[in-house]
Amino acid sequence: MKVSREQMAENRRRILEAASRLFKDKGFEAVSVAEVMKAAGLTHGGFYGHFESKDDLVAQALAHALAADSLDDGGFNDFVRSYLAPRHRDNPEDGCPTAGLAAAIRHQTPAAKATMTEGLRAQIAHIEQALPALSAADKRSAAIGSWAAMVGAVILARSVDDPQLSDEILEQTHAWIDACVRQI
Amino acid sequence: MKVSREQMAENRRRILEAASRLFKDKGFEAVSVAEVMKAAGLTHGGFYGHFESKDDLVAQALAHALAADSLDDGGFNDFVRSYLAPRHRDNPEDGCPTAGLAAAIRHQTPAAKATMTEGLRAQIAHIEQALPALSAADKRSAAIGSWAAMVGAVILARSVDDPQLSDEILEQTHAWIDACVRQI
DNA sequence: TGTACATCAGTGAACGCGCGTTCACTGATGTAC
DNA sequence: TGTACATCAGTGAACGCGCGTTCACTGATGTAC
Repeated sequence: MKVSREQMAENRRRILEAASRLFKDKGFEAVSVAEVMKAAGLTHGGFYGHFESKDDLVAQALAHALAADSLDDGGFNDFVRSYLAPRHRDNPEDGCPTAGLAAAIRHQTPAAKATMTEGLRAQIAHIEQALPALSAADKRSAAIGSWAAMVGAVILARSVDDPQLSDEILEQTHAWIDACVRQI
Repeated sequence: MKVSREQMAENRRRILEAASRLFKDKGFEAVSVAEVMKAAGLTHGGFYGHFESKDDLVAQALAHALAADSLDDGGFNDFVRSYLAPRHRDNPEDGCPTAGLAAAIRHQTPAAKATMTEGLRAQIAHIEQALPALSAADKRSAAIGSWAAMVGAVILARSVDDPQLSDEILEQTHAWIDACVRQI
């Protein structure tokens, strides 16, 4: 049953959105094409009318997730606080695609790697601009260093089964970034 | 063909060693039981004489990797330098299991999560002790914050397809950690 | 504007493949005498 | 110490399953007149 052009575009958006959330939550390999299509309200057979392959979906869903990633325009301190919040750690499907998927990119196609690279470049530039006034060289270093710490902390906090240690990783990383940025 | 008890123990060690290297390089799901056994010089059928399941191998190989992870006893500065070196980034199979596998632990069994948790605790304690003299609270914060930054930086550097950006992530994170630890 | 028909997005059964796992078998080990 | 035999680590064919992917079909869309 053919659908209208608008409906088809909407279906494509729903597939990308569902894939993006599922991938962030469960990883690329643990999510099947059929699961994505079901979450988008469709059947699996129609998938190849929208995408060339699962690898193609992976690359496009990653681009979708990175583009949708808010990086909202509050100051640096608010950004760090919300990034290192338990709420973010506990909801990967709503969270940062870099924290959820960066480690898995190494095993993906060149297209996915290129998408991740551009997304990461944009994230670093965004943090540079949000940072308090520093010399250009210090700003770059602080942006990259604090971003590595934030992404690393969320990954580590999610990998641990002791809630107390997990909370501590988030809190201490937050304290450390605060201290560093204030004192440089 | 039965083998001696010593040979069987040696075979088991070889399986764990091969699994540890392959998992760090390619991820848990991309490595098959048959691939691990072949790398250990055996056939796949014998696997279940050593392990209950692939999940059991994952947990035990992770423990093996974390135990073997040197964390050698140089000072903090040498540790950061070698951790954030291109050599480490480019050879995950020889490298830190936390950088290679922490992000994938979220999708593994409770046994694997518990193993990762204890490994992470030991790593943090090791860094605390290697850090220059600071107050206890600052030491804990600096250990966790710098460890998150190191792990995050290696993960990000490995996820990027531009060698220049990848190098910059390692170098700037190194510079940032140096500046932070020196100034707190 | 209304009608006839070509198009094509979506459906669901079916495919081939690789995976984790099982099992009957083999033959070296190591113990009982 | 030497022999006979029970044990059992390792082998490789086979299993069932879920996956990515294909395809004949359906029926709503949207265009040509």
